[in-house]
Amino acid sequence: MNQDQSYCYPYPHPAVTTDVVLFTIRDEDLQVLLIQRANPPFREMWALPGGFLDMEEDLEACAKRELLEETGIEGLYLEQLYTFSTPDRDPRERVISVTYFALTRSDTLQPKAASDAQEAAWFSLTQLPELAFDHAKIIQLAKQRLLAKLNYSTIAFQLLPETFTLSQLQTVYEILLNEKLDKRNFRKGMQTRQVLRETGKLSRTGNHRPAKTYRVINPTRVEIIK
Amino acid sequence: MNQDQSYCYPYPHPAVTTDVVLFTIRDEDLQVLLIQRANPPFREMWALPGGFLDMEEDLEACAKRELLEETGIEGLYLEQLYTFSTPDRDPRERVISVTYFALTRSDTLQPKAASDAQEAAWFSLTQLPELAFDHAKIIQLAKQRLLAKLNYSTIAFQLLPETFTLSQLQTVYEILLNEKLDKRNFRKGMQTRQVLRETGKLSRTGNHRPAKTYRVINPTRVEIIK
DNA sequence: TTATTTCGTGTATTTGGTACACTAACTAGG
DNA sequence: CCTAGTTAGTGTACCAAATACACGAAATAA
Repeated sequence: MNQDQSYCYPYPHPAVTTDVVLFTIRDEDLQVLLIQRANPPFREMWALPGGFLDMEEDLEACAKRELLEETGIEGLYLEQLYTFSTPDRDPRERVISVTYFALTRSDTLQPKAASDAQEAAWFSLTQLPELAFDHAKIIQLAKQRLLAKLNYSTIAFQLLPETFTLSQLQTVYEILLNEKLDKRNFRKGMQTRQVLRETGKLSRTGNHRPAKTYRVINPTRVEIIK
Repeated sequence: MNQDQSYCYPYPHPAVTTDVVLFTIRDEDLQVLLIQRANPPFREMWALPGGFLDMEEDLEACAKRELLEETGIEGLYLEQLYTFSTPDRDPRERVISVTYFALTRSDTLQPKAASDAQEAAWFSLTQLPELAFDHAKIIQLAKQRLLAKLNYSTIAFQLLPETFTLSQLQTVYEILLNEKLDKRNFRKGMQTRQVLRETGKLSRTGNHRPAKTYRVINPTRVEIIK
């Protein structure tokens, strides 16, 4: 077969990539980070950030590295989502994609294009452009997983800064669930879960009563509640 | 590099395998199917059934094929679990393992060794032998996932024959949860879920009152309840 | 007919979720 | 400094779901 290439195996091997669905909340909307492809296939089309696995790194490291390379973003919540393997999902060769979903607070980051991304930008989930490969399907699955975890984990806190008000937190839930929630019930529910601690400081914004601010008791871990 | 091998790529590619954690309930115990490896590495050691991905099949087809080849088992519930990628998890070369977990009723099958398995056998989760690769970790994760799904899906029904009594069903739950359940509450809960239908037939075994038998309303799908 | 075994059922209590409206605290503007 | 405007913060009544708990019914075997 192809004897002038460099890495040879007795049996055929697929290529392995990671793709990352990074969510944030911006402009009162759930948004996802996309990059515009600088190279074929699907050149100039929008796609999830991601890339080929290096031989020395594991998949999670690969996902983090690609996010950093293509967008400059790091230090976020990352969780393996699903592995996609339809034989013809990449026109170049057989590619297995191990997908991750990630969350970040919207305030800290400014995506910037780099490496093989021409451009990186946030898109509202309701206004996605046409996407390369099977990436539209991957985003749908990621959203489904995020929503499924909302009510029995502390995952939503990953979308907020370190300290926040209960109203901000409620807004996050309302955006994700796409429905209004009752203020008293929401607050009572949060009390029951015992995952928040008052900071003692107040948030003074606008011409109205200031709000107490809170932080998550265990900020590093996304806990499964109940 | 290695020019006398057949499949060559401009960049290094990992090998991709599937491994399957197949659970059943036998002897009042949660058991897992293992095969004894016929070839190195870890020759003669027990391991999960699985093997390398073919280029024309997707991962789920691979998992099914390997189960069939190595154990003769088919037609069961199968769900993707997690993808393992520690760089040195296989001493031969870089191997990515996409793992699945599967459930089957204990009555229909007799595992038999075949292809590169010397032998296939059921092991109680509490008495596992030393396992090849990182397979012990994979089994632990599969069990965790199974337990997490117990209370909000119909997954447990996959461990019973087509028709069964409520006592049999309760026993399955008790084995999985490792605790006694209250009979009346268990039955009331099943009624609320509306996933069972009476067959109209009775199960007559032993010197005692016969039990009504039931079947799942939607036998093909594992439904998420609530 | 009696002993033994498993099957099948109801009620009272607790707990978690939902529906619902007003006062408190601040700012801006007159 | 008073008023209007805005968001923060709180309690109670009701309903649904989960829990604790005990005994008669239906079969077989001796």
